Amino acid sequence: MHYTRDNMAGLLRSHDINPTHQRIEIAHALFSRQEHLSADQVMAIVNTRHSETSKATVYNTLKLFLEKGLVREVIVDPSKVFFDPNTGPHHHLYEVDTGKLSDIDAAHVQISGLPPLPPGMVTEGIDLIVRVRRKA
Amino acid sequence: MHYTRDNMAGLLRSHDINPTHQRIEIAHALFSRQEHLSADQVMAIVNTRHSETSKATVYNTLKLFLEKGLVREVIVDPSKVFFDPNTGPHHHLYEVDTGKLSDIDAAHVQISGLPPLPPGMVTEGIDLIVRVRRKA
DNA sequence: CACCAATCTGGACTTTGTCTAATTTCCGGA
DNA sequence: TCCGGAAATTAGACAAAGTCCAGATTGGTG
Ligand SMILES: [Mn+2]
Ligand SMILES: [Mn+2]
Ligand SMILES: [Zn+2]
Ligand SMILES: [Zn+2]
Repeated sequence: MHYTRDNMAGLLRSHDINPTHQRIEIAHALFSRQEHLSADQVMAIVNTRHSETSKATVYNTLKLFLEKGLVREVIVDPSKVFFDPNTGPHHHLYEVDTGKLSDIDAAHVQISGLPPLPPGMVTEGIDLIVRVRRKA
Repeated sequence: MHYTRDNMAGLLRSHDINPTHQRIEIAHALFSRQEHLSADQVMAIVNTRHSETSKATVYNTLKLFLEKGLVREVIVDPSKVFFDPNTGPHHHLYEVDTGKLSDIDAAHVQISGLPPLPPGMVTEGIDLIVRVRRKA
């Protein structure tokens, strides 16, 4: 699957998001790379050629994408949030030295024996993060 | 098990940490409560009666405790790190609305089917976070 | 007491993220 | 085409978490 700028408009519309120029650029940054990006990285990518998207818009847009379920948030690094264009069920492998973050398909992973939830609560998600480090 | 200030000195020594007044207070804040505390919360607790520990010392000390394996870091909230006096194997339940964080004993939880690690890497830890929300 | 190393401190600084009031863009109706 | 208003974008001020550093304090040893 190729993610072109032209595709983006449809993708945004299908998630009930009005496709503006900035939103298309931000979606394109995420989906064409299929990588985990921080707001800062999105900002840098979108403004490489010439500055055209403000910091406020980058943050607003990423939050909008999140609310609309177009992207997912990954919290592994205490200093910044990563945004993940992959919303399918998957887990993460985090290389603590380098900060590199990669996906682990949830299909083959099984988690069992979790205690029952407190009453009146529903699971919003289960995050599994494997933290790895280069062998000493 | 009761965690008194007097106990703390021994606990610190057993982790190769020179027990100073500030370090004892900070350890006591964490261990007497057995709760997940942010740096800010530790700061507030330690300085309730009268200000006696600086922000720099709180951060330095928590980092030292972390390095020495006396506490563990829990990253669930993008805005702040929590410090966990429980270093035994366990997972976390996070109530996203309230920010309440509680432990899930790892004894009965089983995680299987994880892919092999990239060569030359070792697992530093596996964090499992169950994010829950009050039912709509 | 004098010395030295370890520790602690205030406060400046950085980074990530939020907020707001003003401007720009977009679109539908006259 | 022109107009009015809603939606979106913007610059920049602001806030909060965390880092850093140079100087002061502490506590033990000779
Ligand atoms: Mn462009
Ligand atoms: Mn005290
Ligand atoms: Zn991912
Ligand atoms: Zn815990």
